[in-house]
Amino acid sequence: MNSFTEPEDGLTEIAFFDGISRTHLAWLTSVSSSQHLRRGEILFAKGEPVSHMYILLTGQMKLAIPSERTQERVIDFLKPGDAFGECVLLPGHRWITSACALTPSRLLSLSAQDLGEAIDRIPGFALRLISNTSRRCEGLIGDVESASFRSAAQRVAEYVLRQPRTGNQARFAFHKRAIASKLGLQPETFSRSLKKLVSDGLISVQGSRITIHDEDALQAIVD
Amino acid sequence: MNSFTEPEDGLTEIAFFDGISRTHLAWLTSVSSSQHLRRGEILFAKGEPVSHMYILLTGQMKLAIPSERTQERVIDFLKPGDAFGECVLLPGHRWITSACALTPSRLLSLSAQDLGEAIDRIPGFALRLISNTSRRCEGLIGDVESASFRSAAQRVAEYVLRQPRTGNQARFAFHKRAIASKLGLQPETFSRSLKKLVSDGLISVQGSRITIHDEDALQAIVD
DNA sequence: CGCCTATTTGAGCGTCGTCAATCCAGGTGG
DNA sequence: CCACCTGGATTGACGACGCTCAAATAGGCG
Repeated sequence: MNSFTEPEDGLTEIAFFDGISRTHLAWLTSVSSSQHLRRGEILFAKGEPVSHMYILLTGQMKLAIPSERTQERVIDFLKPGDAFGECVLLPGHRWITSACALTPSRLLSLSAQDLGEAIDRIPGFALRLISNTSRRCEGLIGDVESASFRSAAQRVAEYVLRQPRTGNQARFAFHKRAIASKLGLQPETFSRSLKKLVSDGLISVQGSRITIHDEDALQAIVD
Repeated sequence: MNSFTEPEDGLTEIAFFDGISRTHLAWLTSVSSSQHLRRGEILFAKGEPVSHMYILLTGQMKLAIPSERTQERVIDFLKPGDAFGECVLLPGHRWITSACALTPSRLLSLSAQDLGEAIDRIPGFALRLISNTSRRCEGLIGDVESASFRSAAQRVAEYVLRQPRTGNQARFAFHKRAIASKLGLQPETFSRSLKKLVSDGLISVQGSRITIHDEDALQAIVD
């Protein structure tokens, strides 16, 4: 189900493929397949066997650990260029997270065998993949660090500071419930922490819009 | 400072190098360097520039995030065959953890350039490295999952169950303080949780020795 | 415009962290 | 080989931060 109209369709704009020749991209799209997900659609669920790895081309997704008893725990938000599922290399492995599209998404999927070939044939592919996975690892370590050393309000302040800004305006790109989960907080705690930052005059919030009034004080809170 | 007496000295016993030809191992040892660490010695500290990646050959090490205010947070214990520091590939990167030898240790170090060459020349090297990093990622996700969903006693029970056993005997391979930190607990909380498992008759503990009396009940506690 | 879900707000509680003192073990030296 | 000694482990008391449950409000999508 290779649905690309042109072999390297769209791939050149993705950071992950930057610097890889059109020839190699053409080969890659010829062996891999592309899939579309609707908003809310599940790509895989925790516990299922891992058959492919994926590279997100367009859209937003989340990796999360579901729970019957309580809220799911969001592990990461994915953006175009993010690769995930390298664990396809570990034989007989099963997913330890679920993956779900937050917006309509398009992604490229590679079987373990295709992945092996890609690593052999495409110069720089292995390097990019290792860099990608290394970065995810460091992100997780950062999450563990925050969870270990910072209070709820500190984590929220940290998150706000990390958001892309235009002037002193930023926004929450995801539901607050999901952001709270990523920060290891309950929605109520997230809401109250945000409120504290507002009442201290550091930011103001209207829906998903944030105005940052005192970046230095916000930074000072974090550490 | 290449201190190997034979080119591939000792490497063949390490899982990471299993299946890699002696020729390639010889090449690897010719470009890489080997270092020894004494017990307690620091390999690198958080914040320092990353110049090499490492593969632990013998000994035990820990990766941890230090903190002035409170106890350090142990991120992972390392055993022979574990590779770490792939982030050497990310330009201008600095360590986000510290690395410290828990026992006398020997390790192999590779510069970013050597790493790139190793990936190009040695079939399977990239695959092993990706697998290694992927596994570390999954371990971190497991830690986040435990921290999110399980109580202190559940985390301790889970840890006990994971330890290698001979009969119904297991042991703590590290200081309880360090294990507590890995589980995201204070030493006091770890001690009290352990005590609860003992007083419930599931295990008994003498120093670092554990006797498991009821594995099923222990497993039932975890989830 | 109306329903359905997300978010906010409130009240109360429990788990775990903090501080401090005591206990114990393992390593060291006499 | 034994006693000392130092750092790790345990125990106790207490408090706070964040979670849970419940209800009200706001917001977004059809």
